[in-house]
Amino acid sequence: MGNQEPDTALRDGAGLPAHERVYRRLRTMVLFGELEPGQAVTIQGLTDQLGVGMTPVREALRRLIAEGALAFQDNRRICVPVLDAAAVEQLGLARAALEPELARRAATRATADDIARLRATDARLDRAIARGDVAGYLTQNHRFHAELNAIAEAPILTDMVDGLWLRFGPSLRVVCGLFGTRNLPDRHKDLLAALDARDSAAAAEAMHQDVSQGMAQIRAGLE
Amino acid sequence: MGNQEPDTALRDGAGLPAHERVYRRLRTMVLFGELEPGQAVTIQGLTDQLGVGMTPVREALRRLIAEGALAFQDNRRICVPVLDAAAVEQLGLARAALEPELARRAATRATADDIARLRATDARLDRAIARGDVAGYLTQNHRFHAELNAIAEAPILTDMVDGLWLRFGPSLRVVCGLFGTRNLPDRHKDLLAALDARDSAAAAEAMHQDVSQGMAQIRAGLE
DNA sequence: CCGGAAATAATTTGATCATATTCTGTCCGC
DNA sequence: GCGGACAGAATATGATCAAATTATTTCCGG
Repeated sequence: MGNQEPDTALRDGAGLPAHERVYRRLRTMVLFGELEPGQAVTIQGLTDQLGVGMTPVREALRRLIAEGALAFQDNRRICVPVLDAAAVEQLGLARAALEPELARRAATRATADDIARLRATDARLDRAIARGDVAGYLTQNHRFHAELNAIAEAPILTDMVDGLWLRFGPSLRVVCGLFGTRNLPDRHKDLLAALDARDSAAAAEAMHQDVSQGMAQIRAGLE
Repeated sequence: MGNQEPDTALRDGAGLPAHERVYRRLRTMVLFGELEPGQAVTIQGLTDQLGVGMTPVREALRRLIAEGALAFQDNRRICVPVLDAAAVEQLGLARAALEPELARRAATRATADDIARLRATDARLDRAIARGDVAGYLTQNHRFHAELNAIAEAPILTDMVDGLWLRFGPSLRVVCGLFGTRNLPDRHKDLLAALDARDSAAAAEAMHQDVSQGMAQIRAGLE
């Protein structure tokens, strides 16, 4: 994550294969809800829009489908999945099972610099909420959790959690679009305090609360 | 799962897209350790071996890479991942977090027919162990867990667990190849008893034990 | 004259694209 | 309302280009 490549290389992915660029682009769009649930995604549309051939597009789509970020329609059309209550429940269970473990590990490994970085991200998050900036909230909230997970040094668990975030990203955006940034409680302050104290149990508990509240918000927003 | 298609359609996948057939074929090979950890997988080798073009092969590989069944080498080569101790630990944590929940759900939903089917699979599993049949052990053990997960009716959790099995499949095969089918304890009898009694807590506990023992076996086998 | 390291040539493999084929869903005519 | 033609979209192939690994050759030092 925190490597020294210039921003340009991170932003446009120069030098990376086309299928990787397409994948990252689409992944970001799904993660931050730039595609809404149920929206159709066509291969030819993407080839025209992104100016690449269909092979890289097909590969990126297969990858996103495998991660649950996109879904096959009954026919072979591809669309952004629409979550039902059962799906949200399972995503919440999985998050509640995995993310506290990552927080627990992060608490034993976090350096002072790590915690300072998290606190800075959390401050940006609070500002976005105060500003009513939905896109900023989604970005900074994700960044906070991603930075925390990176500290835990558990790449397999982190990948699994990333996949979960990808699944509820579009729905989270819809809910935030409905209700704005009001009523978006989080347990980041408890979590940061637990990291300061190197208290693994408290960190796990704070994360469990954060996940439960977040998923309850989504479930409530979908009626 | 238990649909009425003829066996031929299930076996050779007639009528399915080529990329789907390639995917299923490779997935089965990884799951049951027919490819060993570290083994290289080349696109052109598969096109020749399977008699299909490179586009379907590429898509199947992307999908398997996204699921963690295969991995990118530092260069753009593709190979079966080699697990280290940290990876096995994370896989064990994830399994211990998710599979007991599936067992819990299965206990509340299993019909008498479901339990009878599981018991039949477990009997085949025991016979394979007694016979020293490694391939049969791997097949029936996976079938037992897959049937149980299907009963739980939680497709998202089941998909996540399937991905985990895919990751340790090759290593499990290596361990079984070293030690044969001796010392392969499982908690399936406890689990079946819990299902008979509709005891969710006992089912979850039995599954937790089963997972812990299985992953300990793998970790021990990898020295 | 022999052995080994560096450089280069050849082969293998991956990435991309343009094109052809197949399938699905729709729309028009009967 | 039904059936066939049409349009759009996904699937699949082979050709082409680029990158990397391997094999070979060459050159220098001993």
